[in-house]
Amino acid sequence: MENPRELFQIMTRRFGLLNKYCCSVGGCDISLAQSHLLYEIDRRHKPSMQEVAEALGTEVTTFSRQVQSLIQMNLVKKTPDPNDRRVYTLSLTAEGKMIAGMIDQQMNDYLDEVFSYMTEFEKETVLRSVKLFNEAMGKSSRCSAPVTG
Amino acid sequence: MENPRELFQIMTRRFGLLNKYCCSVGGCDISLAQSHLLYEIDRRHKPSMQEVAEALGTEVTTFSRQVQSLIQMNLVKKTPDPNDRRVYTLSLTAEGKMIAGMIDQQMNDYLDEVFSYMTEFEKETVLRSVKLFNEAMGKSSRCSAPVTG
DNA sequence: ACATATAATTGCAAATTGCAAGTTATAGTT
DNA sequence: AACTATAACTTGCAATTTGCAATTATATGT
Repeated sequence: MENPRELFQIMTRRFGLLNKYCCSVGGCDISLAQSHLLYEIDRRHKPSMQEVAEALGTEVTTFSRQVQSLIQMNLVKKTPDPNDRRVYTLSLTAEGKMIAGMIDQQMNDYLDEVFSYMTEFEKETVLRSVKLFNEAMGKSSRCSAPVTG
Repeated sequence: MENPRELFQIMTRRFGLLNKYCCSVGGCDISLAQSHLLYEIDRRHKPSMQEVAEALGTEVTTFSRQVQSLIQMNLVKKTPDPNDRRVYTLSLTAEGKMIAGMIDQQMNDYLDEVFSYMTEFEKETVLRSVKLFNEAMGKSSRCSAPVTG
């Protein structure tokens, strides 16, 4: 377990499984992809379709259909952009916000439990580390997909 | 960006995109799922199908077919377990090992680049943090899928 | 006005998945 | 030894998801 990639790979997978698990929370059952979609729309301000698709690393064409199904489920709203009518901006409905909030809550509850196995100092160190790492990734040239954060 | 989940979510997504990107490395083109499969078989000792499927959070039935295609590509080998003939143990072929190795190399190269934006001390802190976090996740009851590490 | 570029959608074929049922092998019971 | 239950893995089939090429509608530049 000296290999840096190994460390991140394991963490990432576990976290991914948790995300999957949190999809069936509070009576609602959505797919992992849908959960990511809700998350990403939630944290941006009226993003365009392309913006979100790119952030998620999804083909726009696939994304378009994913959005359609979330609209049908009444979790997402699509509004034509008055400045450029080719563009649609996305936002969550009240119900969508609720679901996204519940998932977020559940995830943080889980993280809290994980942190309970550490000292407060360790927890702070871990959080600062992740933040630092995210910033460094942002500076790197290789990772083309623009994940703002 | 105070939200712990947010920090991990962003990191995880970026890392996931990188993984995806590293699939088309060295002339070989495999899917993300296949890459995960190679990775997981590589780091275990002659695992059974179930063991790997479970670690990856994939249905065995889906997994079975994924393995089949990797066998066809001559990257994976499936051997009947002499002790229990219901079981098949998985391993990588020479070619599979090579591909897995190249992906791993590429990932670590990328991580090196990311770490180049930090001091040596910060890098060590980050790596220790991830390790610590993985251990804590391992202790936690909630994450049912057994990702050994 | 015209050509070009951009944001999003659609059609269609191919790949991926999930469930139920099937196969083969082990384990436990009488 | 015959009988039942369970476990590991596979297969059939229907449904969902995807990727590519083509299409629509709007915007921009000359």
